[in-house]
Amino acid sequence: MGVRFAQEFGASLFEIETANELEDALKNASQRMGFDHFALSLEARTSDEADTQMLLHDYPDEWAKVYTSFDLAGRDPVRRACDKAFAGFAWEGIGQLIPMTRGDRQMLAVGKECGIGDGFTIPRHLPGMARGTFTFAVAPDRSLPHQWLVIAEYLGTLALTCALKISGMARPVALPKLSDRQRECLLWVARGKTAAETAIILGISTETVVQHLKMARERYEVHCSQSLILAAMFDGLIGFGDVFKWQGYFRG
Amino acid sequence: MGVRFAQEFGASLFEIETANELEDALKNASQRMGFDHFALSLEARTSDEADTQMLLHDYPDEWAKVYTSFDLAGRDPVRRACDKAFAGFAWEGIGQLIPMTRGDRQMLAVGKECGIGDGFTIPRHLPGMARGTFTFAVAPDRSLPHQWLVIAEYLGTLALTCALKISGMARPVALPKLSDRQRECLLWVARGKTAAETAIILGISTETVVQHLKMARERYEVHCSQSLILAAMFDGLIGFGDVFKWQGYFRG
DNA sequence: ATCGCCATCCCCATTTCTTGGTATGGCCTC
DNA sequence: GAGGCCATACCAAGAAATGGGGATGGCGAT
Repeated sequence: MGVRFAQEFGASLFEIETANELEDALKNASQRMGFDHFALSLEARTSDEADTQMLLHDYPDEWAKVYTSFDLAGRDPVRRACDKAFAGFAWEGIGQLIPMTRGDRQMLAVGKECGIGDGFTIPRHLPGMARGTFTFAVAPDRSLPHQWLVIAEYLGTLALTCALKISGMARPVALPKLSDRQRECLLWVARGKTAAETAIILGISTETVVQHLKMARERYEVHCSQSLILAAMFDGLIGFGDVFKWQGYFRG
Repeated sequence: MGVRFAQEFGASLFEIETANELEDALKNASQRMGFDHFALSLEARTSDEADTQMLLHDYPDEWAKVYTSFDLAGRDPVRRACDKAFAGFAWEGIGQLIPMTRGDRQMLAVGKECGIGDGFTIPRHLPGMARGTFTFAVAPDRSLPHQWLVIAEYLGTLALTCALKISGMARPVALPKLSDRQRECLLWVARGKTAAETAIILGISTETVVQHLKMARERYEVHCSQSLILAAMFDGLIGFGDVFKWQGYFRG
């Protein structure tokens, strides 16, 4: 049920360019899927002056007021569960992800009093770059539309992707600035190897490795390897996956 | 199309208890969805010293051999793109996520020669805990079954959840914790400052800065500042926003 | 066929990092 | 008050990185 809807809505998300447009689209979509509310939260670490935060939702004012004024975010069990799950989860089953304290249950109860019943939250992380959640919720007297959760998982992810793009993270892709060999040397340095070790690994002279790194630093106009690594990582030229656990790893 | 299939298959995943069972189920499911191959890769940081890795796939032997013997993991553009996307992505459009070098394109070409055409990879991260990817792939002469990608996104995520459960590493690892001062010093080093410069900025002795960094390296059990920076960034202790906003680094 | 880029190799001087120590005083907890 | 952690400061030796010179050959494009 609803794959066509997901595809159409997903395609429409690619056209969206402002937070307001996104908010309207999400409100519309969540209700068409049988949810009463949605909430999108995104914290992105950008190159701009400050980290970008985006919060779009159509929760009842009362709940939003309570949540912010009592600073509930810090003890929200839903937020805690977000660090434990790859997939979206229903709040009902949150106890399987994290231990629930009395305060946690109380908090969900307060939500119910404010018009938020059960919810389905999709957590997404990009290490070092962004963290976001998308929640679909229903009123206290209703239950989650289980037949839509598959679609919800997909659309929540796309909505976060869209939000990330809007918040300025998705720059037009920069042209590759390093040669393959330069990148290779950089990678080994990022993995903690010295130039001498890298030289042995690549079967070339230490001086050559040093030279490649020298050129790479010039390209990026930085004067130390730390900045080079971070700049290359920021540009997507290398990634955490390349650096950690490269041994025996596999595409997939 | 296929929401019922997704729900049924998803439910069956919860019964699975061994990697072999999971592999069989995934092979079956991926083919029923019109894919030729699948690959699941999961890495988790556990509390014990040995991080757990899981790799399930039905790629052609030739590709697996080439991939491991030539250590292609370090230059795989697919893996790099995984650090940039919340949602699953088709390899065809990978250039929109990261800059593609000549070597990158060549690598995809080699894949084709080994029987791997286009693919759809779903990246998932749990900061400080686990990272995984799920890939659906088709043979070179075929194209991705686009009507199934919504379902694929869902099932890939569930498969990773299942893999995480199987490998018994759902428990979190205690992240190495740095003191405030240690983190502060690390941050300035990540920003490209030397220990001496950092000392001036913080108004303390160079030796003290060196000492803080020394302790921080010990906590993370790494022996160089590059690894320290990357590890701290992977854990979310520092982020790109922390680093770049201070040096006015701007690109794109 | 000249130009630009790439990969490879070499030298040197200087700075910086890494690693091994030691030491003081403050703060908090058991 | 003893033990732990933290922040501070210092010394010394050796390894490594950085920045400045060079040089060769290959490869592709104009």
